Amino acid sequence: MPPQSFSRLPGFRDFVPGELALRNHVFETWRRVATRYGFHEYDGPPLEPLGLYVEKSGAEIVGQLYNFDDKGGRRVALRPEMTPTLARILAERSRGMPKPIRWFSLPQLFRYERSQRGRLREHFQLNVDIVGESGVAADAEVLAVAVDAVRGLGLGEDDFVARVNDRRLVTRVLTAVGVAADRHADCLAVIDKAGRAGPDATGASLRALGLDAGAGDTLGSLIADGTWEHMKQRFADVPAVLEAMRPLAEHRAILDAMGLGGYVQFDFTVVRGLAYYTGIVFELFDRAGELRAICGGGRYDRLLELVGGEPLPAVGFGMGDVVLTELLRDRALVPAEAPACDCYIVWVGDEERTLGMSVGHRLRESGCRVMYSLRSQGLGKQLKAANRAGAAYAVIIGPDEAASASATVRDLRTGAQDTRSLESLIEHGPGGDRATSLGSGTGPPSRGGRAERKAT
RNA sequence: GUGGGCGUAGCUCAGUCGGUUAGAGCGCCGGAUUGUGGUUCCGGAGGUCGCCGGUUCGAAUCCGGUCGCCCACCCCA
Repeated sequence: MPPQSFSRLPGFRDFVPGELALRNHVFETWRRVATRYGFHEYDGPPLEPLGLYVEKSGAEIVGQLYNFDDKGGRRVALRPEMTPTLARILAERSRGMPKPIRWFSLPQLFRYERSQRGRLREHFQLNVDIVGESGVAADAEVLAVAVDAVRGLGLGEDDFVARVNDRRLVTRVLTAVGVAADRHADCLAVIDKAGRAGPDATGASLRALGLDAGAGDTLGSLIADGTWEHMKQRFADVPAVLEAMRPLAEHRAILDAMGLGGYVQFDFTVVRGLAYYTGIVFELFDRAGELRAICGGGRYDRLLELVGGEPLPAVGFGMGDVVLTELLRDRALVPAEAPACDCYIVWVGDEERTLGMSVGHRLRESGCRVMYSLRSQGLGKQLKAANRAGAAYAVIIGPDEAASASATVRDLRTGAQDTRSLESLIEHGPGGDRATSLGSGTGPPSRGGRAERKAT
């Protein structure tokens, strides 16, 4: 039998060091931002009882579940989203917790769907939720985290926007234009896909729902021009609608005060697909409109109760790594890979090898990242390897140095070199200041920092 | 799940009215260079042309199937 070859499962990713570095960069930014807002990180199992999703999530999610029966006959599924896990955890333990609960997580999620750009069968998400606070300040706070999580990666107002709406407002508008309550869900679906379907198809869909011409025209014009001002004018004499606009006005005022108003835009067509949202909803998109949603979220005040917990209002979002990473690549915001080595030990002949490894190890014990050649090589080869490893210094040990318990330290950037005692080298580090091993490259990424990676 | 496009070296791709040893650039390895790197020059390795089958004297090239990737629908991170 010839050896069998195994390829990666479709929709799954390998993270070789360069790609893992980018993933870690995103994760670190997410954690830094969420922590800055006072959120605590949690996690749960990647495998959950199938019922947790079947009962609560819609048929959409259930059709995409990775599920199977385990050896104990339990029906289980890989988690397709984090919110049910959060709800399950809190249903059990929220009663004793001070409210509001501010939690975030970076779960890997799984959905069996056909993969395409921005959509895989596995992805990581930043999930941020505030549970136990119904005020609109919590909605604004959560959206601010989402915006800052993206801003922290170097993207700005020109790159992305949060489109915001309120489920309650849409309901009031539908009622105001005369749509029967039992038609609301269908209407939401039409509004949701209006941007993709275009005005003609949308008009046809609305007529197919049996809306009269007046209602259809009003909705059509709101979809075509769903600005805040337009809404105010159109419903100036409908108190029910004006009242329903108040939470969003306050929401916007808070974000303006935070200096994030430029990232927020009212959009009547953002209603979001699934059922559990009850109030303000939002999605983050790239401004160019080339990619799928970066992030989606909103208020879900009923969910915890539905899962058997105490009735607690909640608001949160999920932000996926796949689309966001594509956007970073497009905008050249992927930071150059940091070198893994501070100091490369070079020995002239095999006789100096044990001394070199001894010095190298003592430098490592003081925190310096040290590499050296694992086989016999000429000096030129070793320096070449040092250069490629990104080392700032080469420590050269030959017969002369060995005889005098010293080493030649070469600054690989400037080419300057001097000879000093091994004792001094180990005590002060190759840079002479003991600082070479710490604090390198933690600044924010700069544009154009990607392609130049192989400047060597 | 439905429809369309595309699969040639590690990467980006060229090569098809069917023709004998399948190419380039980059990357990788080695040498020039046995006490001094980045440049340059020279050399080398690496391919069952996604896979299976069919047509043919002959298939990377044509046909069928299959798998994978991409795009659209659907929906969403």
